[in-house]
Amino acid sequence: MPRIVDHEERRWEIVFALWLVIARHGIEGVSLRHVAAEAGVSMGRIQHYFGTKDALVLAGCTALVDRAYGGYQETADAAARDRLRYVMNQQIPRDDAGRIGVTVWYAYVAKSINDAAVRQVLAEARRGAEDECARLIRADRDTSAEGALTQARRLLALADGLTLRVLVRDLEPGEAVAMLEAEVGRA
Amino acid sequence: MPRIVDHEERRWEIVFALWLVIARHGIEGVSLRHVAAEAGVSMGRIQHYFGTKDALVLAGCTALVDRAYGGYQETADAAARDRLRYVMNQQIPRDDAGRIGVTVWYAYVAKSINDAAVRQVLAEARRGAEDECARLIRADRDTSAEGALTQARRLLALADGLTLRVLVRDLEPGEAVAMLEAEVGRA
DNA sequence: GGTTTTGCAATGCGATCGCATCGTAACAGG
DNA sequence: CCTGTTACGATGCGATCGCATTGCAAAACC
Repeated sequence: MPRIVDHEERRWEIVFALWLVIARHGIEGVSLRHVAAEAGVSMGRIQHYFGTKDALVLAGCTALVDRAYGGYQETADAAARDRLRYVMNQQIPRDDAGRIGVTVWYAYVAKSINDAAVRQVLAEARRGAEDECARLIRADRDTSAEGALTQARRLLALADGLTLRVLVRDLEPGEAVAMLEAEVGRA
Repeated sequence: MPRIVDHEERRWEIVFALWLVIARHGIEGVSLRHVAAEAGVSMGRIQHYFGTKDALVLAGCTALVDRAYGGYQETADAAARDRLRYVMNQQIPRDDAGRIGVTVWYAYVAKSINDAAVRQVLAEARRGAEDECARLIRADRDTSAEGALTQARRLLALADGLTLRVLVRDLEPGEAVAMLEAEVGRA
């Protein structure tokens, strides 16, 4: 068998280029040619690793979710309250890298409304986040299970809304973080 | 001068068809031919009234904002607290019509990240909503000006996040409304 | 050192796109 | 009736799209 290459590395290069294209031109601006040009590879390579455009876009979505989950897992040895703060603040864009990431994330959120596959990936991630946040809340303070879940949902929904406002520069990152800190601190 | 037609009516028919296409296929699914087919008119007519595709899509955005503002104005003679509740709950999709409207709205929100013209329209609308809500809060209870604005921002951001969750069916409309009512009632 | 299998680059095709252009049917004003 | 203007339907063009196909270079295995 011939030519051993690092498949994961190749796939990652292409997915990263996909994210850049989405961040700059939105999901409507994604074409195999644009992504190939951004990654500095040929269209054929993308076809080889992902098959169709839809499969590529979906892979970009799952990669985004996986990266976020990986970042959260690195906080495993922190206190529950701090982990909760991390989840809330992590998506507020502070620098250009964070802005790119959350821009792509929002693009997928919008796509999920009309795309069943993307919707399923995001729905699973969201339910996971809600359950984990509810767990953190119960670890931090005494609450009923359903009360904690409602709290988690409220905090995450608020974080989403504030993230959007920072994204379109209607709100400063500092203000968003301050509001989230205040809400997390509340009972 | 020839053939007097109701320009506003013609434009409205086309914009409504545009909304249906956006709701069903997302903004990426919008093409002049699709919109023309949905409206039951020719492509030439759309070109005649809107010129380019970008102008059409932007007109759909301003029409959406105008419609929302018109709906709010109809509550002019209600109490401040009730008007505040209206603003918060109005966007939560309860029936199919509401779902279409908010689906289109979210599509524009996502587009605003990469489209300066759409961003400006939505930013203006959002600032107007924030100021108006802050005004309603001060009319309802005793608060400082900046405190009311922060409250308004928090409530609207939460409403956005909850709306999204209802839209992707992660949350029941009733739960979203209940959470918003609770927050509006809070100091 | 052939053989075979993998990893891709290149190319071609049919569909679809936005938009410019052209032609004309309808109708108000003279 | 005639003329001029408006409102549009029809058509065509060049660009771009996703994807299938083809061909070949590189390298593990005999």
